[in-house]
Amino acid sequence: MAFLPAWLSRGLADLFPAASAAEALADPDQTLAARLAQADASSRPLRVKLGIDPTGSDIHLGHSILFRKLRAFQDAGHTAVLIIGDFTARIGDPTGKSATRVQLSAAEVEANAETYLVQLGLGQDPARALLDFTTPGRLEVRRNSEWLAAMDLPAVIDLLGTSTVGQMLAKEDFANRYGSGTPISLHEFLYPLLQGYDSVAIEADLELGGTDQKFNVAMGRDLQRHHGQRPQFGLLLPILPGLDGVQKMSKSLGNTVALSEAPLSMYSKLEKVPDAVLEEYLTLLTDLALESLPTNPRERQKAMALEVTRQRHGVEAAAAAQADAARLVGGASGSAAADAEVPEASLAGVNFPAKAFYLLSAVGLCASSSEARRQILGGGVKLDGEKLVDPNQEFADAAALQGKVLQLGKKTFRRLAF
RNA sequence: GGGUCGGUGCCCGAGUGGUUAAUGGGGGCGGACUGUAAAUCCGCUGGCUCUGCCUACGUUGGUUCAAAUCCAACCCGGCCCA
Repeated sequence: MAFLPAWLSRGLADLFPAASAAEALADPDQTLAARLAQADASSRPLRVKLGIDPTGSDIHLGHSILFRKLRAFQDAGHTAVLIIGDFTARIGDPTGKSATRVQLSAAEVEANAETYLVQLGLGQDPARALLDFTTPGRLEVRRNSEWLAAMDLPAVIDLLGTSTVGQMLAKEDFANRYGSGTPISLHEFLYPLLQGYDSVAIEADLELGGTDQKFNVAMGRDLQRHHGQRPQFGLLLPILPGLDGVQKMSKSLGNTVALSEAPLSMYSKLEKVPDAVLEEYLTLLTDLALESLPTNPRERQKAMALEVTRQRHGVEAAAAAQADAARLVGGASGSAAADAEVPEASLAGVNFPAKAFYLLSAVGLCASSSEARRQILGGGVKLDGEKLVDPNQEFADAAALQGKVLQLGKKTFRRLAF
């Protein structure tokens, strides 16, 4: 891998076929470095595949590391082929799943796909876009229903014939589920095959994925060979740990930072990632030169948070977020909070006279009024910096509350507005 | 299709007729502490403008003064057999 440029090798978890230097001399075609040189020489950019299943509505930082790498390929002159798995999303990728995924409707999938593209930068300020949507020849967006929806049964049978039950069960997720007696639906076996077939359909030279995609990416190689194509390279990136520092970043685990998240929220989540994962965040989410950063872990956290926020929101908003975060978490007195950029909560839906616990839930700070009651009793609620002690405290009308800052815990603030 | 075991609160998992939102753990939230955190300690962890009232133990119905606990059917799943 010493041949590879830094933009490519930064954060790499796996590359295959990973030929050794000796093999590289024997068959240069087997190394990505050689392939890159070839592409340059012949002015034929590589087709770099990245598939996404539009199963949710938010793209978070965990996904973004793949898009960042894809962008790096674009910037180096290659063609990003972004595959929207509108067809496969309806099966659900079994990877990493302990249970069969719910199947989505075509309409839901399409709606998700649209929001994904917008979050990736379609029609947005190019300076903050994750992908290059504007330079000609750098991006191809394809939906895999283009070729998958048209498959007839003989084609499906041919596809199924390229793999075996044994191979499928060798896949870790399937093996675990089978071993533990968790059900596996037959259609889930189709998923890796269909994803692999995508590589055939677009004639991919290289596929990007998380390390959990190794099986599926390798399947693409098999199928390409089966169809007489030159097999793609597989380039895998680590799975970004979530804010808990342990499990992977995933919306269902609630440990994510969304790309679309407001600057303050983004910054304050990131500035306290566990020390154990800080270096990974720096490597995977930024292009900062690690050795030139301060060594103090707290300072490194802040630098990382600031940079990631800057990428999405620009220099000024990031700096403001940093300042606000310092005020809110540090002092957290009423007046300090008043200076900072605090999200507003509307009192319009509140019926007065309002008791304190009801107010918390009506304004959306707590999920339920019962929870609000508990939070107040637990001493976690402040109004303009003063602790509320009585959940039954009554507020006669909106005028008594307007403009005040309601605080839950250390990090959740709402300015009450009408 | 047959046999058998099982489906409990966010998750795992006790509980097998009787005061009680239902032991315990995890996770989550809040408090103290700290470099924000982590670790540790403490509190909370169904809903409702709530000194009380509602829902809750796969679904529906039944037995009983009384059921998560007994019975029936159905739905879903594991294992074994076909």
